[in-house]
Amino acid sequence: MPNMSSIKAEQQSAPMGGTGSYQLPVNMCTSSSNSSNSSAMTMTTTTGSATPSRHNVSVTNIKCELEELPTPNGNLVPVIANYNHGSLRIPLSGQPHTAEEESDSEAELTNIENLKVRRRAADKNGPRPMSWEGELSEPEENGGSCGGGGAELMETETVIKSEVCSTSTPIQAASTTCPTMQPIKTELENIAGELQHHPRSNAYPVSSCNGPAKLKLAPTQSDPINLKYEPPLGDNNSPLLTTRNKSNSGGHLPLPANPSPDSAIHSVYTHSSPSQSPLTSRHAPYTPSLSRNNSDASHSSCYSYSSEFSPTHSPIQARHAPPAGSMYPGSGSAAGNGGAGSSYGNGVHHHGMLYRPLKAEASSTGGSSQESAQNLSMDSASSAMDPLGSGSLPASPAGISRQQLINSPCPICGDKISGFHYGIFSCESCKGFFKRTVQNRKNYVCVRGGPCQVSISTRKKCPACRFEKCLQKGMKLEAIREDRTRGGRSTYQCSYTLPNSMLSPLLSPDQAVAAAAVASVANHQHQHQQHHQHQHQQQRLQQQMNGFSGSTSLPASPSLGGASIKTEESEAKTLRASSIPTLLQEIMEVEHLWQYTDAELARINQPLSAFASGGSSSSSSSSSAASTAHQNHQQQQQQQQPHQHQQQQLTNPLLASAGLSSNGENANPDLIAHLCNVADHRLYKIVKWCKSLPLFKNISIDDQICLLINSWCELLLFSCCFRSIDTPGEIKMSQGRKITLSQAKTNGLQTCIERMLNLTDHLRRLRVDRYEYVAMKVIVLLQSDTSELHEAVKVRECQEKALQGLQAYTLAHYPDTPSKFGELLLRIPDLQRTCQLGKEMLTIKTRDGADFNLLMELLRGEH
DNA sequence: GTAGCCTTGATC
DNA sequence: GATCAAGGCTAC
Repeated sequence: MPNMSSIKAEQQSAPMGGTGSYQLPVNMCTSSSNSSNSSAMTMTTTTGSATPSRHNVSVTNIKCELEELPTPNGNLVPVIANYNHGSLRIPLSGQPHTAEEESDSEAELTNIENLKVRRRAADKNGPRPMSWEGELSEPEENGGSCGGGGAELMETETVIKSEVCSTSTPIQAASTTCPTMQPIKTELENIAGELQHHPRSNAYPVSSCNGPAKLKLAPTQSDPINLKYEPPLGDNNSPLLTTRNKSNSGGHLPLPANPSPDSAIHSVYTHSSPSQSPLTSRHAPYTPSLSRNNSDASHSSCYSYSSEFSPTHSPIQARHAPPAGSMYPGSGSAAGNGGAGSSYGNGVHHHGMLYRPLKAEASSTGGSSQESAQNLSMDSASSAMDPLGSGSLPASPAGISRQQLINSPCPICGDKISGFHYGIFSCESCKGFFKRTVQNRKNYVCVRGGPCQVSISTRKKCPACRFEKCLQKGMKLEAIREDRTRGGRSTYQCSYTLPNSMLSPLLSPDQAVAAAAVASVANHQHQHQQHHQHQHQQQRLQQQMNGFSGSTSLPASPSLGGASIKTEESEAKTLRASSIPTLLQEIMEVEHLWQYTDAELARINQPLSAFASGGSSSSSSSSSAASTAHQNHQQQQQQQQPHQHQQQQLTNPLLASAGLSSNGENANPDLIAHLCNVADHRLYKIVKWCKSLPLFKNISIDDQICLLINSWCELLLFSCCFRSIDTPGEIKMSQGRKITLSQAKTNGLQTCIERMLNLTDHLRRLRVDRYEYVAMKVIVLLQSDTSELHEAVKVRECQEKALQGLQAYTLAHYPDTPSKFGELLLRIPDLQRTCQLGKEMLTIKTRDGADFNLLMELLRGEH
């Protein structure tokens, strides 16, 4: 590694954390020298708890000055009057940062780098929609034509790291100069790139073969994702598996088609396929490499600049994606999410449902008022091409002809519509504006800080608000072509919303109102139907994979199913008009991204079923030799591993908190790796969730990374605790599995489970509802030691908004418990302490078999 | 930077 | 060949 020495030197000279500050790079450096070096890991873990001063974790960046304000019912309510200039810091158990630990960092880095390189080399033919560096275009991956290959990958990584280090701010430098920080840093840059909805995966033109040059043009923070990559079909294409197989098991985990572990983002988009989330699927059922930024909102509120840290986060469309169905046989139906999500490639549903003319809808519903459908989905390539026009699409929504639509004003500026551009009918100028903004990575900021009027006469005045409106009205970032290919029909999966501003002039007020309702009902029904279809498909698939029938049906998890997601979405919309702060509504609307859909659960848990059912049933859908070898390896390892160790792993609260766990009796050691992988997926889900958060999107990429690293565990555990509110004395995992305190005692997890139960008790006592829950998650996410942040003020402001939103909500909805807001905040320190325990436990328990994945990196980074 | 017009090319 | 939604060009 050419830059290793310099990195090391920088690391040694970098600030080392200071007191009481969670210093990411330092933490990373404290990790053990080698993933297989259990003693080192133990040491760091043990020492970690020895000196609490080291790991003071910022509970909140804000200073909460309480004042009393009158509530509507006359009560005086303590409220946070001032969030600024203070930091409530709760000392947590931490560990010292010793020189000995640092001495191992280079070795660990080398190990990690080797792992990464091996993984990439192994993944050359695997799915890499997004790489760690995210810079590799398809030609680069192909290697042959562009002279790529492992060496180039390594070189690429080096270049990127070099840039990262050289461009870091002092604070950032601390995080980038630590060698062991690099992998996670790089990954998280990708994550953050995802978070930023970066519009481009490659420096364009991607079709060229100037790999290295392009890589240099596209730093890690800008182009983390390779959108053009289209993974091969059907194979076990998980680089992680590849790595694990090589380094650990020597066989294949019976995981489903798996995302690249060196691509958190990929995981997000495969296991959390857009098709499986209402909002995302709104745009794309599943189009590999296209739908990264489908739910993006603008970062246009950022300062205006042409940035590699694109605010637009255009997924710059990679064209000609293969049918999703071929990728994930079961993913296409996307149970009940967003309508457009399913069946891409299998034609299960189409316009007839989501895109039907309102007259048809009316006839089906029998209500004349229900003659419109606001949400128009185009979920096939052809349909995306032909909105409202002749051909495959329905003639029109609500019986509105294409000509009518074109004659209506542009929903963005009111100018004359020239056609269907980037997902909506818009004028030529807005089309061009959107294209320029995305392609040129403009990052506009509204000087007024608010939504400016966008009209023909004013549209030039505030590009930030204009762009925001473009997105708001439904323009799709993914419609911007990554490779700038001209001509042809677009293949991005477009499901767009016909704005009210367009519907209204064309429909009577009643119709316009009914349109939304009908669309909602139609979507709901449709998604419900899809949900069942998908469940059936998944069940069948799982039976096939497991080689037996029965008892493989998916868990009826109301909190995880697609139908419930839709319900949640509808619920959020219904409540929008109520007193729920807008911010909370927006947060709630992306909450579904946090949750697993049935499809995701089926994919992720399928290996669990396989594990639990023993080697004979652990084969994947294919009866390949690899699977057989893997089974043998499983059985072999089963005999080698202590049962107790397995049990402890299986019930690890951190894994449990990921909402995914297993307490199967026949688990084998590979299950641990699988669970870690599963936890990875959960982390990827968090990334997906984060990126759609209204507040988080406006934070710089480095700060996003920092915040994520700082809060991932808290988010997981908090989610788990909230999930367990209705089961006193038990911590609820996925699929209805639970851990009681007594069970935890047998596993040595008593302390952590006890704390979780305690926290859950508080949540129950406080009757924390879902809005409070999601708000608290955001608050937890947005808290970090200010010294780590580049734009601490901005982060603090974002947190303030979340706090204010939560406060306003609790005041409005629970006026009789005015202290609720404060009490909710007081749970955060508990949460953080619990997390510290969970991390330590997981680190200890996985040190022997710890494989290289995001979870392990995160853990290493903190221990 | 904007926006109108042109070219391109996949799809029907 | 028609359509049309992409990107490109260029005058402003």
